[in-house]
Amino acid sequence: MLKPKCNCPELERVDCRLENKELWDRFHELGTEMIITKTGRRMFPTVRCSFSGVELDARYVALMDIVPVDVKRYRYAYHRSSWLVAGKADAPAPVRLYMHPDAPFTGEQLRKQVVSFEKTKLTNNEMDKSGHIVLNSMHKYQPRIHLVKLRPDYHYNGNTPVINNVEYQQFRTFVFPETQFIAVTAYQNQLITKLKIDSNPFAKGFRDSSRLTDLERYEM
Amino acid sequence: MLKPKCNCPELERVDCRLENKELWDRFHELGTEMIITKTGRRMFPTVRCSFSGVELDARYVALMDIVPVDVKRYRYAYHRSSWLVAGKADAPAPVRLYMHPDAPFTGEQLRKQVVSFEKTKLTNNEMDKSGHIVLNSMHKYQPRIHLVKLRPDYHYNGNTPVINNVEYQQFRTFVFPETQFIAVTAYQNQLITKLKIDSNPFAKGFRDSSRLTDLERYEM
DNA sequence: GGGTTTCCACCTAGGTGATAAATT
DNA sequence: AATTTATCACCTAGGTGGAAACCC
Repeated sequence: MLKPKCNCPELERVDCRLENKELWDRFHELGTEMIITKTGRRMFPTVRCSFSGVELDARYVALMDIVPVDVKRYRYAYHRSSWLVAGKADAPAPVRLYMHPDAPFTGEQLRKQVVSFEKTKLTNNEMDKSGHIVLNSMHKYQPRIHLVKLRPDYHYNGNTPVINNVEYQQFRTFVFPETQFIAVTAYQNQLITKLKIDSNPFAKGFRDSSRLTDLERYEM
Repeated sequence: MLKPKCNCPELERVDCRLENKELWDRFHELGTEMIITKTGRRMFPTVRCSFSGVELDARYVALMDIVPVDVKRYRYAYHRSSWLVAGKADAPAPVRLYMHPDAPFTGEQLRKQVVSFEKTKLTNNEMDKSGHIVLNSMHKYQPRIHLVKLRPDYHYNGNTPVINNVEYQQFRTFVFPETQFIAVTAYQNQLITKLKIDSNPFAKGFRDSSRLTDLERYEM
């Protein structure tokens, strides 16, 4: 279900903005890829969003899930530098709802601060027990953000509201098409690799300026 | 006020255990010192405690504060390797209540997990705006742990219950005398320095085995 | 001189893509 | 042949005490 939904009139007034849209756009133009590993890999770029129109004293939970865009499997044609459809999708793993670790938020907090899903991790391990989001490699996905407005009597487990299915709550879903990506176990498009290296601080060690050739090393 | 207090019969049944008492005892025997800096320094050892006798479905907040043990100022006599009273205490900074960042906890969580105050930081900067605990150097202090039972209608600011004064709440205070220490800007007792180096993983670089003498370096 | 601050080398902890080996 | 896994060097981020400089 890619279409944004909302089952609560008060949430119709809420707006969600993708804070780092420019960066996502640059990846999207090339065809974003996200690495998935057995132990879980962070997404880069991170989904960072801000909310307006929320009620000051209400309490909210922000969640992310990632759903298949189509029922296709893809492969990368190196000689053509493009993605091709390789067949029908594998059986999808059950979609996991990832609750933002700082949730719940008051409306006041949501108005001030950016909600960053930097800790979200992606895995290809269907047996994963760490709560990471399980995806199939070589399949195309769409992240979604859900904002749930908590009822005052909401049942808590410590800080963590028990949200099993957003359908049962007052919620609204936001979808940013520029955050679509293909899950991979190794990067396919070299331009994506380069953009990741140039924009992710943790990959700084692979940037051109910091990688000396043997000759450069010798000349020092 | 060093004496443990409790204003709530249900909390009388609660017990609090200092999980790393053995380590604290080793420091206490030598006279624990804690570094304070302008930007804030973690405590080592950390106060790690577990609670039993809490109600499964109730919600609790754990807090720490650090209060003066006496109205004295101390100095360290190197030639005697001991602490001496150096006069009357300086004017104390207002005691700051440090709420555990993971609070609130359900009783269920408290029964299972250890509450670790590892992120608590100490500072000598009276103007500190980071929420660190402000202490006077060369003064003796006693950390205290407060367990507050939240009323169901408790007013929240996001995850963070607004606790201005434990006196207004249902609370119980726990005091472990072995966690007393003298605040310092530089270690005085060399035995304390050695025990810190040997027991704090972050100080591993100063352990004997990893510190080579010039001779050892030469012989490699 | 006693106490404090600053800067540093050396750690812990964990996020990167490259690479080669393993798998299918 | 295509894809996945394990390991690695190289980062970010930040917690240590040492040592010298700096106060007062």
